[in-house]
Amino acid sequence: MSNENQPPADRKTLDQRNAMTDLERLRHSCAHVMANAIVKLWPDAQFAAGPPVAQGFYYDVELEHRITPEDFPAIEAEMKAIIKANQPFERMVVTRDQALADARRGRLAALGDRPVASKFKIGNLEDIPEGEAISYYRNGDFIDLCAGPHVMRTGNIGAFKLNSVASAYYKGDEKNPQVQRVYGIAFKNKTQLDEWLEMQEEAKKRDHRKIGVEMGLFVIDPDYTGPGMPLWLPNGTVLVEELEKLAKETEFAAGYRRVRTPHLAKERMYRTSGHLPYYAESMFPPMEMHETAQVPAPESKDAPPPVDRYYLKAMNCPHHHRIFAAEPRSYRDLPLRLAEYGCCYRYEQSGELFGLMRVRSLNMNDAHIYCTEDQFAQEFNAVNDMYLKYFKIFGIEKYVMRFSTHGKEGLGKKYVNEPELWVKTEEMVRQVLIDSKINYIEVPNEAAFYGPKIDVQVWSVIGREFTLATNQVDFAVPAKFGLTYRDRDNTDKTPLCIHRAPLGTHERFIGFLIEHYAGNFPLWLAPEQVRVLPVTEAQIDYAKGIVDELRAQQVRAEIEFSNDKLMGRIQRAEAARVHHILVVGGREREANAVAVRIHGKGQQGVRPRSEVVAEILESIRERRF
RNA sequence: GCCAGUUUAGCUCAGUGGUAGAGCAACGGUUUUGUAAACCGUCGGUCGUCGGUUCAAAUCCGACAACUGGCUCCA
Repeated sequence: MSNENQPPADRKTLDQRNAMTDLERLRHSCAHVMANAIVKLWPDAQFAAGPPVAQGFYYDVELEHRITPEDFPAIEAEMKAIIKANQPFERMVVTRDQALADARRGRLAALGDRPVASKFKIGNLEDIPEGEAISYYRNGDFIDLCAGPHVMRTGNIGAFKLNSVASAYYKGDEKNPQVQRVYGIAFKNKTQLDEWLEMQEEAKKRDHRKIGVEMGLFVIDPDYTGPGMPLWLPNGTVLVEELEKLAKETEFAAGYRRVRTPHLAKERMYRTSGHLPYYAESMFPPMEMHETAQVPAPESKDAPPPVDRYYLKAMNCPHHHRIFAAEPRSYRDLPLRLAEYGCCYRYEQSGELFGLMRVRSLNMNDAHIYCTEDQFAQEFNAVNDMYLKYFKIFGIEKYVMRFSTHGKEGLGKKYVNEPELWVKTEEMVRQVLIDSKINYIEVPNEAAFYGPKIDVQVWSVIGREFTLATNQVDFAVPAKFGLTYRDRDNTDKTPLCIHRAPLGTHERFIGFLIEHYAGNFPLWLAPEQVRVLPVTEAQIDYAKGIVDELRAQQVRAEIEFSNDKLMGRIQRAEAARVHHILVVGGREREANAVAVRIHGKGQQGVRPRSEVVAEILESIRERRF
């Protein structure tokens, strides 16, 4: 989820605040106006934090009354009155003691003194470091603890709209009380607001869940298959298989070997890897096999019966480690690159599930590269190049590589206790990122437990941020599995392991691609690449000939001749997002030609059949955008 | 998992206590079609599930489930 949507757990510095854009100031001011309106309607409202965010602003409020969208018109009416009054935003610097006294009188984020203290504001005050100025902002009778900055007057807020209400934890901590988070959007003028609303409507049309239904890509069948476990329909399976084909070709060229591993493994696997018991709650509960269990010497009559526990795999790495361990390895074997489109199962919390983007069964574009320290930089670099190659193919321009490093305080708890290895591998990764001039940000204390990682963040059209792919260094788990190779000096050494999944999972990647392309896939990905429409019955044979020719070259081509008029069939083909629509009537048949229409681009004119076929094949082969 | 909202035909949706509706899709027929929807007809629903209130429940109440918006989490 977007960092910008997080409550300010890490307080913004004053410098960061001063760097707020004009629009952020306006939205922050609008949040004050909204709080002002809410407290006017419900005087017992307690406010927590009200920052601007990427998609507007929010204010967290604790209130007996449950705010619903039905309340929005009343709140908006109050807000409009405040904006119309054009009150100045007045900054006042106060001492900590005075601020505390005012908060205890319920005066903060309020219109006057109240019988109950402004409790969240007392909490916020505690977060302000000694020596930093404490300021209020006042408009009319409304005074709020706030570092600002704001617009000059409430009248500067040109146009706004409340969008939704959700719940959130105070300061984002699950242990804190829940508050109601009221979201709104604001702009300088109504035109911009209208444009934004229109864009939201556009974004809704691109939603992968909607397009998934329209195009027959996948279904989720909670009652039979289970929530979060998509069934890929034939059209969606085309996408899956085209991606796998791309991955297999790319990985073959990069020297990977393919492996296949079962979906289940014994408990011992995940005890050894360290995933159990730490990640047990993210895994499906185990299957217990009594029949196969080895019978230990009975300690007592009451001893529980022996049992083998099998888990559905939540990750492929331990399996690949066992493949590494299956044969003695020499330094000459390294780097060893094992790749698999592995199917994993994770028991995500029910509230986390989201279309294809967050699921419980997932197919990962996984691979593990076992290498020496000397080989690391080159291997890591090659992986990054692979990412960039893919982004180019898919036209992914907006992305950020999130480089997560360890935090010292987590050593031995959240992270394996290898302080020197952490520093060393992090430096290696950092150097690769700098050398390859990749757009990256460094985030401390977010690493995996076994090493630093890079997550590729992308944004869906609706503005949601997703981790699309991941690339991790692992200097811990190979040792847990006792993986070694025989080095030049005839000693056994533990390899480093790079986990990488440039295409992420099919589920999330395809979910993303659907929204990225709005369902209008490039020819090589399109579930139906060509549809041939004979104008009358007299051209059916000619049309069939074209379809046969294309299908012989693995092109997904269909013929359609039904009772519908040509207009109707074109409409249907366009609605189905068929990439090439070839209309063939008497004239085309006569000239051995086709009338080309490309989805979304309209008519392309009548062209020789052989030319069009050659062009189609070339576009597919080159995976043109 | 938490807070809130939603759930009516395959899809999109109407239906505020009194006999379940429309468009599209599907199916049958008529039409032989020239670049984003020809015409007629037919089929299709235990109104998410279970329970309650009522003479009577899609409609009111409760529980559960799923989905959605957020939060928390995300190897």
